[in-house]
Amino acid sequence: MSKEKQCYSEHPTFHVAVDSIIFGFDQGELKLLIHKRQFEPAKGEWSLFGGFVQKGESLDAAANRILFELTGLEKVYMEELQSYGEVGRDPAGRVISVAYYALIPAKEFTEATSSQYGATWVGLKDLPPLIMDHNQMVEKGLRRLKRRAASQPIGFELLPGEFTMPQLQALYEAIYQTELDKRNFRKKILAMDVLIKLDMKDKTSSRKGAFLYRFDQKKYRKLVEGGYNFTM
Amino acid sequence: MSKEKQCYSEHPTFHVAVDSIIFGFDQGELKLLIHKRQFEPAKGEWSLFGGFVQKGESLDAAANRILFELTGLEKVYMEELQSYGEVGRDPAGRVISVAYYALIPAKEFTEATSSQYGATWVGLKDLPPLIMDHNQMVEKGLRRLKRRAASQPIGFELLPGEFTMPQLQALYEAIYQTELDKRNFRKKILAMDVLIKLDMKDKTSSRKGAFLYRFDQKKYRKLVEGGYNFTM
DNA sequence: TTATATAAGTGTTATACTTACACTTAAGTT
DNA sequence: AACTTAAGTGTAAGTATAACACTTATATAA
Repeated sequence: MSKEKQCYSEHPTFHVAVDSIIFGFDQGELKLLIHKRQFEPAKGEWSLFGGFVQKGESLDAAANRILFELTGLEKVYMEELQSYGEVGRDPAGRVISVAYYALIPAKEFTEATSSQYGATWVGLKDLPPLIMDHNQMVEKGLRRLKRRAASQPIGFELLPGEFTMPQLQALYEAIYQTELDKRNFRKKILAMDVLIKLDMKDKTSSRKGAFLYRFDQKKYRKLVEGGYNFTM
Repeated sequence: MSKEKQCYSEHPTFHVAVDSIIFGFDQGELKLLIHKRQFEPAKGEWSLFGGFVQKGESLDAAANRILFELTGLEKVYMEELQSYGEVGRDPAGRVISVAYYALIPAKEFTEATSSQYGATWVGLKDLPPLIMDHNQMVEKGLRRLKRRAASQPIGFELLPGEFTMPQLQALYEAIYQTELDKRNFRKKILAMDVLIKLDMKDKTSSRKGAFLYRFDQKKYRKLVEGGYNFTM
């Protein structure tokens, strides 16, 4: 670090934090994972999962570490969303925060683990006021999710490995906040040719049962790379 | 700042910089504004325009200030692109950099001012190696530009206030790196209903001259807000 | 003044995609 | 055996996209 001093020491330094907007999908609803803040200021208020970047740790690494520490979740789909650098955004001092957004199948984070970690899934409609600019971050994350869903079959990240057509459709309906025609939906999804139909049925939501699908990792990857548009 | 100390002082702090990817469009080519770095390390090597965030200055403010100081440009279309936080990205010390991307009509930054500020426009094809991860940033900026151009009529930011159809088409061809059919292009652009046709011609590039257009700010804004898709 | 060269400007048709729409099927429950 | 519930299926009309070639205006050169 001696070089650093030599070259840049006349410039100020800042606390840098990461905050994660964690989306999940369960019971036909798009949800957000939040918790009650565990340190001052604003201890006990609703907050995204966040923490400070440490020495020798990249931003991505910090985001992953913090997610793991606070929720036990690993290998989650995560990407940077945007930085928040307004001077007065944290009343307790100057903190520059890098927001990440993450998608997980809600079932991976059950009631049990939730209570252990003091975290809760909240429906996006019932979102309470969050600390500082966190509501703003969620808005931005949601916009990104919508856009991503339109340009990649990203919704898959939010579902368990096996899912039914009605579930997938409900997910897209939750993301776009609109109703879709099931015939057209199936047609379009199947035309993408990234689904593998299994010969098992999920009977939890109907007597008839709905066929389960898995999705074809290879074809999915090709599709995404080849640039691709999925408007509903 | 006493509160800051009280609450967060156990956490490390970092130098935070901003770097701007400045796109311009001139002579039918998409260009990038770069300069030779004016401080150590890597002084004299090609670099994006960047600098350190100061105390009491937001990230956006820093990006604008630095752009102004280094180029004299103000009121430029600018938005955050992404943060770069790898530990070893700057050989001289830990610096977290927030990349911005900016669009300006290349003519606003003439040869004269260029030399004054030691800046040059470089065609994207002829981009030299830039310091650190700056080439990576440019790649990312270019991808964003392409995406933006598809979801907003963003190209206008890169043209002077008045422009011809052939110019506009050349811009889109440069962004997408493809050729477009001029009849279909006109049809689509005009169907957007955001252009005002002037009864003046630009004769710099043909004997016949091409009609100039301006674009209708109000209608443009509505279009963008209403969510919108412009694939070519 | 007439011919020539150059880029600007203009419409139509075929095809692909998108949207709208209603009945049948499977299987558990009464 | 009849009933209930959600899953599953196809077609036709409308809209958007893509392909394609000739005419027009005007400066310059003969």
